[in-house]
Amino acid sequence: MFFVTEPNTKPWTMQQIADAAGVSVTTVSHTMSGKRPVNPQTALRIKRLIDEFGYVPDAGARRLQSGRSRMIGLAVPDISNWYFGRIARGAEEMADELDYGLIVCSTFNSDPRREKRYFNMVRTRMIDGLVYTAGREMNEMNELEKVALSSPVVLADEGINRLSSIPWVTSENFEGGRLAGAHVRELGHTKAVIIGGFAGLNSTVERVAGIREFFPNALVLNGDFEMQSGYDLVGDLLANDVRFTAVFGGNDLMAIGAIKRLREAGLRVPEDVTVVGFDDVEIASVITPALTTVRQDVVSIGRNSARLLIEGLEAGTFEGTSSVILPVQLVVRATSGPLAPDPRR
Amino acid sequence: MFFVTEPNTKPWTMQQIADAAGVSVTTVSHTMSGKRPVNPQTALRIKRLIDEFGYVPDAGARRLQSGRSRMIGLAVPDISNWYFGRIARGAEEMADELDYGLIVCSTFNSDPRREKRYFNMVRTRMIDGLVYTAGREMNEMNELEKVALSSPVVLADEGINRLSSIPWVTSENFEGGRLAGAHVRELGHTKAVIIGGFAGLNSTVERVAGIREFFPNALVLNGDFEMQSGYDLVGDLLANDVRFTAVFGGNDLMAIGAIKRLREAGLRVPEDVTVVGFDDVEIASVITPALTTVRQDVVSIGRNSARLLIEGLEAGTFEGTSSVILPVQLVVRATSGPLAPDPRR
DNA sequence: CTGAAAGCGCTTACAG
DNA sequence: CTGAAAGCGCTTACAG
Repeated sequence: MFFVTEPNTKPWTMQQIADAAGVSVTTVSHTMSGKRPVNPQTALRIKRLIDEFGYVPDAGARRLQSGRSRMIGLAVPDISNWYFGRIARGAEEMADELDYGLIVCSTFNSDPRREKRYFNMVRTRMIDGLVYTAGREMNEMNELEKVALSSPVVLADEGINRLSSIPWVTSENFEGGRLAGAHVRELGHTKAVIIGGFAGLNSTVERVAGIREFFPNALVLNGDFEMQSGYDLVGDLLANDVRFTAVFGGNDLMAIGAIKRLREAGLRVPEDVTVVGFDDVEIASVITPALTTVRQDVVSIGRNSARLLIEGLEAGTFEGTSSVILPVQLVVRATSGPLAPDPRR
Repeated sequence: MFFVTEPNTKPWTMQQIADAAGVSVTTVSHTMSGKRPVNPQTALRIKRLIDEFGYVPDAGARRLQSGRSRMIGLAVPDISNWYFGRIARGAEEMADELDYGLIVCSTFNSDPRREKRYFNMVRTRMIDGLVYTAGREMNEMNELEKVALSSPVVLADEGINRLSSIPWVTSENFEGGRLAGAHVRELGHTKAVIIGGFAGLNSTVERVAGIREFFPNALVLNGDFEMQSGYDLVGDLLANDVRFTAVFGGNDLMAIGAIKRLREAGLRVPEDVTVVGFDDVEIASVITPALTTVRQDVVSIGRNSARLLIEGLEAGTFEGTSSVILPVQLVVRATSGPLAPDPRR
């Protein structure tokens, strides 16, 4: 039987191991850490007992002494979201490689109560530092600033201008916008609309700016990165008789939602309307027609964020740590093309 | 400036608050916990200082005394996977509602080193209990059994027969298979193939058994729940001239991969081949044709797992805790239909 | 090569 | 209404 019948099994303590081995806790401690020579015979005996008992030192007590938990945190708006899942994956990989544990926490789109809880994990020294990923916007960051004063914090995905001394990791969003814009412009389009992500995010602002290098007057509507918002925003455009032959999605999901809505309106993609996404999610190459998009390496954002954080942690400072901007890549597939003649137009 | 310039800021201690307030730590402690009356004047003064200093009690020290961290863990094979992301989301919601913190950890498909790390988080009392989600199979579970002996563990998504005393939460997988099987059988199909998930998982076994109630001789191939494996397995079937008019996917992704491969072979869905998935992911209703599938409430699996765990934790035992089996639902869309006449057949 | 003891930052009987 | 002190389970100077 399991926990059912032995609910209050106390874990073994180092003292108990010491008693069983007939030595002091000092010697047990040093046997485990290897920080001081121990008689091989004694060491062997102790190790055997540790194995036999299944003894594991208490993490809290250990931390109380060393001041380090070798755990870092990752705060994301919603862990069930594909995008943040990829970031988490990358951060975990890197943390693992550097022998740190990673604790992932959802802020449920920046719910202040939740955020506070995670910030407190740093404050209470449960974790040594935090990778923070913004949800809707990066303005009301007073709490984060406070935490960053005394503890290492790295921003993943979104930089904050005001907090320029906090290292951050992001993709070349502006360049991504430019690539998409140039591509669509070359195809001969002149009337484009942008259905972007949250307006408060730097990434959104930058992507829009990049696109507008080629479509200076492009209408910008903001959604929430979900498929439904792409669908709805295109619906609004159509309902208002806005003329356009190209749509830039804030991400792939919004682009896919847009395609769905366009089709329902009897418009063909790409013959009548060109659609371009951002991210290059797995499904982008599977849908028909396959989605033209700007690929960013989201896992790498996670990896680099964790790396910067842990490096700063070990160095004791972010002095000399520089932020990371990751390259993006245009992936031309089938949702973009030159305008085809349409009898109805 | 931030962490850059003040790397070694020590956090405030309760003693410092006590000194500043001219009281003992005892009084500060009781002011915070409310476990003993404190002079209102004094209490106010202390609270002000706590606010002013931004004091937060050390989590490790606290735990050392109380024996409780009010943190639970969730071990999943891969957090970047949609499915486990949903489970994590649900578990986090519930933990939050019950005032617990949730720590999510990827085992990277049951990498023993990683698993050990997370099991140790329970052993070292960093977390009070663990929700465990299996990756490929549920057989080599010796480590998990050991942990479950002394600490509360709940299995999400997969039960283990041998470990029947560990509570688990899962969907009605057998019933889901039956629903899908009955539906396709009613459409008049007689030759079906099953491209299932990992063979070592109970969920896979049960779904297959359900389908086979209606297609007793259906061929079963096993994949890994990824789109590519659905694509590849259908490729194998076609290359071997296996005759079938219906495909059951181990999940939606495999079904979508299957559809892609069928199309490339010139087969129409559903006119030539009916395809049914499992899960009902968001994209299922967006692809063309929209996917017929069995919907399961994955977030609910996460919610219930966390609930069972925390209830057991507070009760000090799983005595009387019963496992949870969540209902599923057939969602008929456009990838399933009666066989259409085909000149080539 | 080894141990007694101080101390990390809290909580909580015990005493007043 | 309040405080001195023991103790949670470790690590690490200090002493031998």
